[in-house]
Amino acid sequence: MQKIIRTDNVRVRFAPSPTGLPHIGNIRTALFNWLFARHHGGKFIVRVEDTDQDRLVPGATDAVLEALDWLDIQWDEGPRVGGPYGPYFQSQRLDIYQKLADDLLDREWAYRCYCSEARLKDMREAQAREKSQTGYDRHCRNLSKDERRAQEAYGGKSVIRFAVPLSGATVVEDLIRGQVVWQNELLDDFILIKSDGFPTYHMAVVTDDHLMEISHVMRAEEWLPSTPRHLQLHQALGQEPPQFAHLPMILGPDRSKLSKRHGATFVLDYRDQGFMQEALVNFLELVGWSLDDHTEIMTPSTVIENFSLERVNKAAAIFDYEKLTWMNGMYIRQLSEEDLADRVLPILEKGLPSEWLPVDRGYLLRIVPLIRERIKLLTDATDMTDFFFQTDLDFDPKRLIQKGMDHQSAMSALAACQAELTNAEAFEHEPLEQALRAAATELGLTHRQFFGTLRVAATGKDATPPLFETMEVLGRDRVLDRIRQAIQRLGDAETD
RNA sequence: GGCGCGUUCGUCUAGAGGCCCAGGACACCGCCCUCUCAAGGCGGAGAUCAAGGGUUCGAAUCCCUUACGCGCUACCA
Repeated sequence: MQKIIRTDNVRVRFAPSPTGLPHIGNIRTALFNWLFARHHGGKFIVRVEDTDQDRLVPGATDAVLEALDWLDIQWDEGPRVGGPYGPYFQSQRLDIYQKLADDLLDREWAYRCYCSEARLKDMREAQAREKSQTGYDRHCRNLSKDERRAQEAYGGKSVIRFAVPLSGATVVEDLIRGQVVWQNELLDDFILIKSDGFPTYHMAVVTDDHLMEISHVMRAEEWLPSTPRHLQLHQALGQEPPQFAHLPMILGPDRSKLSKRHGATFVLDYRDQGFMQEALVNFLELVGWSLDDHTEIMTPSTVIENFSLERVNKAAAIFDYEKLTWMNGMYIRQLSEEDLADRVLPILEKGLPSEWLPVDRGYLLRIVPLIRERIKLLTDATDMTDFFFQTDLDFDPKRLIQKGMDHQSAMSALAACQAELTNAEAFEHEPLEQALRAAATELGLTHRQFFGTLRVAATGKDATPPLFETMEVLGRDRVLDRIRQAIQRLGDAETD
């Protein structure tokens, strides 16, 4: 029987743990939760799961929020914005977990465990050696009253473990995967409260999902195996569990879980690399979900309107950097000149040598249409436009001599250009092109050769935006100056 | 080892019994356009739908088995 998806009072959450920088997988999970909330007119909540004091990374929470900000994924409750279900940092809710755990202790749904780490380690090694079932052996679950008293009197460290039912089965109706069943005898007595007084993920997540009235838990598939624990805990606490949906994982090119070792995995790195926020979001929406059989470029509102868990895939997906790059190019081409200029300006200011700065926005505005369909990453703009800002070109004069030409013909070509450009009435690309085409024919050079020489002289490069538009933007003085210098250098090269 | 999930072109995917000897996109190749580089247009190659058994008049779609991949198996999340 297919479970009906709740659509009223939708409250979903993104629950990052600040133990590292936010990566692609985390953010895709956040995105899907956000889309689901927006589609159903519900709330999207951010809750920081900072229960692991040893692995806390300073600044990680800020990085997560910054990534969400960058991608324009707004949260309705959580850090910075607050909300009626706070606090939204689990480290500030310790008393809540402790109280619930004590309650479980009283009702014998939980027990104190005094096992040392050494004992647990030995136990695990023995289990591995004997290839028997892994998991806690319930040593402390079976302690007598006296033994327990003795342990308490001794005053050593202890943890609180959940007493999992020894028989029966736990069933989840996953909204994406369907029914999944686990035999309870295979679950072990997991820890609720660690010896430092902090809850484990399981304790905290179950408590807060209930207290914050989370309606759907949407998380990566790696959490599926811990779902029966959560269901059991909800039941022990007398709570109605939320609905679950386990999202397919995002894998690296080697098909293993995406991680640092796959290189660019941190979301903010993509911003630095020149990806547009809109493109990354669009791309991520398409890993694990599709609108139909052909639509790929979609506005956020289109996706929100059409998002549904029924169209979420079950199979894990490999992160395709090439396709993301293509999509980024598509987005760049859709940008207005103003918008592109605004996005490229800070990149140039950062990437160009300081002596060529500052970049004049008006000048940039004239350059931008020439590069718009030639860059895939915003950062490509630096290499593509540097000659517009460069004060002195630097190139091997031999490159002025195009294929099939010799020193003399290159010299004549440059002289002809010099004459034409000096005499041109309007320094605009159309008349320039006409005049120069004629000049090429007169010299008996192909356009490829003639314009090739001029291109190197005017830009120092072999591949540039269209030559005539480029020269128009550079302006007569600068182009003539560069040609003069090219002639000079070509002459010097001969005498060498 | 145990448990769980998954399996359609290299990659992202469409497909919910006949519309599919499988459609779209990225990447790749060719042609066109062309002053270079792109963009764009057109075309091509690329999947015996993991394999094998069923069910059915008919299966990528339903069932079973196997294989492979991945995840979990911490006082990490």
